[in-house]
Amino acid sequence: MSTFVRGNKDLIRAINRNLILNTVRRHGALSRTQITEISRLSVGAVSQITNELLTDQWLLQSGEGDYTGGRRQTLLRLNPAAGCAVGVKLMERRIVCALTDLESRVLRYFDTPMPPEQDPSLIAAALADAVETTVASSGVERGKLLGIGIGLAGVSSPQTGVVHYSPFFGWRDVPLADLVRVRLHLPVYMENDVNTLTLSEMLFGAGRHIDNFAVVTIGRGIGMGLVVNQQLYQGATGGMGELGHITFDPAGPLCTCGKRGCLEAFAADPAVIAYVRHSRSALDAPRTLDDVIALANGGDALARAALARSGEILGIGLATVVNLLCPSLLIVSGEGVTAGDYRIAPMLEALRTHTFNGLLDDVQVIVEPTDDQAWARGAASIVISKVFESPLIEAGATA
Amino acid sequence: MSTFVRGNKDLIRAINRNLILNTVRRHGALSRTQITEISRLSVGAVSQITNELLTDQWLLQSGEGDYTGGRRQTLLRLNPAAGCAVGVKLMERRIVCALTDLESRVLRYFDTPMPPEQDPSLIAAALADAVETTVASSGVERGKLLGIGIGLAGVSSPQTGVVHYSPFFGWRDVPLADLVRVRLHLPVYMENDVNTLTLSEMLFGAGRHIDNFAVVTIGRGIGMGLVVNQQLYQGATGGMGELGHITFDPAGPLCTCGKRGCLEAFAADPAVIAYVRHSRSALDAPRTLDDVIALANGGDALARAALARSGEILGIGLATVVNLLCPSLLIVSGEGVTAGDYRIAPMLEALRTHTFNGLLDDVQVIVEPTDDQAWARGAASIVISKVFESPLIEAGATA
DNA sequence: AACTAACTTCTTTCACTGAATGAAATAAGT
DNA sequence: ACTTATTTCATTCAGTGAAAGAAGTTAGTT
Repeated sequence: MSTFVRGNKDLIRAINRNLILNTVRRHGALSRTQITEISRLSVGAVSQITNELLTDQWLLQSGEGDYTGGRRQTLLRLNPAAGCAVGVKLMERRIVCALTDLESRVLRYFDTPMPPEQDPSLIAAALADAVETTVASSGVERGKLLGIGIGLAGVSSPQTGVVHYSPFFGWRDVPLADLVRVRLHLPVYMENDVNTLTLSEMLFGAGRHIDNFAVVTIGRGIGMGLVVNQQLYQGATGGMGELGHITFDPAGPLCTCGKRGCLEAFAADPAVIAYVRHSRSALDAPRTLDDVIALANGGDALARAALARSGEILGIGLATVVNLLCPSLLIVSGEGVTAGDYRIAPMLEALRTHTFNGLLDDVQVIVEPTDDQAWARGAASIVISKVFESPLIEAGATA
Repeated sequence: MSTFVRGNKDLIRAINRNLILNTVRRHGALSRTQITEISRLSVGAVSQITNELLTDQWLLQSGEGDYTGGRRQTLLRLNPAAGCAVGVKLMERRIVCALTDLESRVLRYFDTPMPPEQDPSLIAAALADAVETTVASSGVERGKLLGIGIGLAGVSSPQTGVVHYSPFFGWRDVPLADLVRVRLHLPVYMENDVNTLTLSEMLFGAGRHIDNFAVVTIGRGIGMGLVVNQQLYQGATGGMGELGHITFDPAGPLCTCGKRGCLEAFAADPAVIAYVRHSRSALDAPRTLDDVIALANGGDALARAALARSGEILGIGLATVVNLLCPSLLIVSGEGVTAGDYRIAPMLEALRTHTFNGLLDDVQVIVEPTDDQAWARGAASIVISKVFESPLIEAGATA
């Protein structure tokens, strides 16, 4: 139930401050005159607000413009150091933190193991410690920290900050955001891990300035993130994007989730590895996807077939996404896309074959691998995105 | 590329006018004091704006409130006759028009056949004529007409008003909205037909006040409409919701779209009918879905099996929607849901079976049939929704 | 029964605030 | 002298909230 916004002077100011901030963020260094033209605000308003933003250190002077016949323009740009955020990727046995500035540049990266622990408050404490260590060792003022973003696998609600289900820790309805917040006294945002990556693409990656796009991750599982009207789609309760668990064949093998014939059970990395292992002696059986790729590169027909079949089925899954949602951009990412042409070429081929009637013509497809740092950076960008979010959108933080 | 909004006094006024209008629309008859409480606006602002809306005839006085110890409240309510809209469902051989008031009540319904014509400008002319006839015969002032909404099958772009592909007329990139607009001199909005129904559900049906939901229509084809954050999702180019053309079995039969194994080729009404016809003499072979249902009711095992199989596959399609998008509500509609328990029960069963891990717990499922009037009413509600839309959202009309 | 005073609540009025606006003034260069 | 960038400033107007005004009921009095 979205609440309506009430209009008053404060709102106007907030809108225009935000407008100028975003204008500068988008276009880089701009003069006040250029801001006036782009934002369509009056010169007076731009003058007053930019000077306010300069005193608040949100903007910086950055040299002068070219000579165009009169007084030179004073160029203004965003101060990336005006604030920072820590993004956390929480995994089964590791906590990965990334401290970024406003432009999402990683200033400090911190990767620490975690004891095999399941108790929510102990994990929250470990997480808060990792964040404090990251900040302390970075040299950045603690006061500049705008908030924390946490990304973790499973189903969680960003609105309430509750983890409804975590496959790693076996949690049910754990208020993780609250547990961390009371330790750090900062706004804490939480997201599905795929969504953090999606946000990162939306803000700083290929999805910049694109209204509607989808991110599909391939690895141990298959996930999906969705951007709709420049906003991250979060489903009703945060549970969404279970692309890996759509039914591919109702008569197929049992999946880890208990259902039969999930896409994941056919086409995710473990399925590919298992497929090759079955017909091999225990000695030279592949243990990781990289092993399979090595075999395929070495000419192994079975490994090539396994990768090709996985690719084809993934392509059908991607086609389902395109048919249902028709995004302008489809980003395929995750550890699994390193598998090279043996997997990716059949995937793109199947995507084309199974997409409805010319729908793909307007869809750009990008394949790119990721690493842990990208995920953590994405988690940090949740916080950054809130900072630049229009005041018209209700803030959904646990602040 | 969404443009940012600039804040000024006009915007404030527009926001608050809209806020009050929507407050009254939601809550029914309200006094100024009550509006003040709900909208959190100051008494002064409410007084001024409501009086402005009264002079503009957008609001009406509607009696007095109960005695609460002092002066009685003057109740205000929305004037449903402040404006009206015509919704058009454009079909292969018929034009169906519905003239509705602001509360989406149908004031006039007009159904007229169309010659087997394909030329865009002739069809646009016929459409404009049908609209004029509808308005003239309704007795409503022409000046009250706020706009036209057109719903038609195929792929069209609401932003530009261009029909990219129409299965009925074989069109490619026809600027239908423009063709109609120059004849009527009114804003013309266009949508996929399923989206018009979705909008109708969002504004006046089961989807009222629900942020995220999906509408799936079953009939000759299988379509889907999506509401995200209280907004209709329109994909990148308007082409979306092709649930009927996701691949169910890559080795399946050829679909009308040219692909193999589409959901539609397995589970839409024509597939059910064909399935039963094959094993019957030409004489008592069913020609419509109703024939099949009659056979099933009469005890025919084959008809029952055909319906059950169709239902099961539909259920898998619905599960795909839930797995990917996790809406709070799923509305199943269209002519095909009249098929009763032989089809619907297996469908719901399959939906449950193929949905990921408790994701369905929070999803409400509603099955309800529709008729042509509902579609046309939905098309009209596009216009109505624009009228009440927040001024913060860029209007995407061909106005 | 008629009238009045007291009281309560709803609605309007009005002085005030502050943000955008745009013209004019000022600054800063060639 | 000229051009362009930026600031200043009087003006406008929407929201704010206190106070005034309007409109009703109740209780007490005549």
